[in-house]
Amino acid sequence: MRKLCSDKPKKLGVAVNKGAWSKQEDQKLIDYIQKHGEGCWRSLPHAAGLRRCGKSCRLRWVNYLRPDLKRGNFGEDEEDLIIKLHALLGNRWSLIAGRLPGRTDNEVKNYWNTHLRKKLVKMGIDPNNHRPRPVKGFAQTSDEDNSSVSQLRSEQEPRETSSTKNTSSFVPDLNLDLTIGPPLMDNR
DNA sequence: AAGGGTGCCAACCGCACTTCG
DNA sequence: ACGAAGTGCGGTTGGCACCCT
Repeated sequence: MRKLCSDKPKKLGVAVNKGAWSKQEDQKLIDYIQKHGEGCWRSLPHAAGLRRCGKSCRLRWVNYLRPDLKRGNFGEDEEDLIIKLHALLGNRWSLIAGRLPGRTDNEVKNYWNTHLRKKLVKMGIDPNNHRPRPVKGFAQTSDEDNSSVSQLRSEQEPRETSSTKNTSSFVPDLNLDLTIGPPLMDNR
């Protein structure tokens, strides 16, 4: 298996910070990327003088520091779009986020898990397959559906395009043109 | 006022995919 | 063609803030 981010310290003899980022760390990262652009994440921390692994830097930049991020509450139109996209794409958060300018996959994922999922449940819709829930409990819910979906997915080639076709097969009547084109540009 | 419960979100982990030598 | 290294993605977790009793 691949070396994990957290394995680095032993190898390099340098302690790697974990957990919340400090303002100084943020600033270092911003400064570095503004000067050199997003490049090799692996070497970035060392070059930028950060005691973080590249992965952590990338995540911090993509999810929090990027200047084009919107942040703040999701609008109703965004909620709608997320729900529709999720019905079509499943948990392809990066694809969904690609359709929402200024939003990140992590943000969309969190918002889905904390707000939209519950919202759908309240409306009597199964958030996993976007079908009306059976009145009597959860007879056929997430597990079965998810497994079939992941099975379908695993049969597809690249992640990006995969579930696009398959999950859409059981999406009800969504009046939305979602031809998958190139992402909105910025994207990572 | 304090303690427990719950929700939210940033960050981490590990797998899958891609690229490169 | 193959293996190692780098990157991206989705799932999960940790910890803080807020609410309720």
